[in-house]
Amino acid sequence: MAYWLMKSEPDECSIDDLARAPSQTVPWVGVRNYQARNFMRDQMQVGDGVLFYHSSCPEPGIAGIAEVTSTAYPDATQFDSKSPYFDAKAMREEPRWLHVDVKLVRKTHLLALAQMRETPSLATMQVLKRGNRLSITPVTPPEWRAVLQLLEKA
DNA sequence: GCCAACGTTGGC
DNA sequence: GCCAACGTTGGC
Repeated sequence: MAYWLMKSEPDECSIDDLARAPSQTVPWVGVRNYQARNFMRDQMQVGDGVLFYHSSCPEPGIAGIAEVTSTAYPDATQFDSKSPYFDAKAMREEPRWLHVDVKLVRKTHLLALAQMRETPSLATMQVLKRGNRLSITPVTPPEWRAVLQLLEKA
């Protein structure tokens, strides 16, 4: 069982959008970065824990807990010329982009990025590293426990 | 809107 | 295979 932090822009899909989705599950489409794709393809397992993070918004931070509910499968948006995620170079016989499904476990209060930065037990988190732009990053068990503890506290 | 950081592209 | 140019991310 592994843990991940996954960024989503609330304008695209917020924690509330996830809560309203059928089965409170969304296909995590649109990842167009090889490192992030490889995490989904090579490492993610059903049942893995997910910190659902709001990015590119007024209040960035962790907005809820989710879980992985599928292994990786081809991202249909890469073949859809009308989609913003369309990739002209993607081949049907050999899909370039994959994704997993993610299901809400529970919405939490927002653990703000600013607060995360002030918390020593979270200092090792990749998402806090300078210059980090990866939309999916691994979370260690101690980091996961520290985040859950913070979420319970407030 | 700015800009630092970093990934990708493409010429050579 | 190098590396400059360019595009994107994402916090501020």
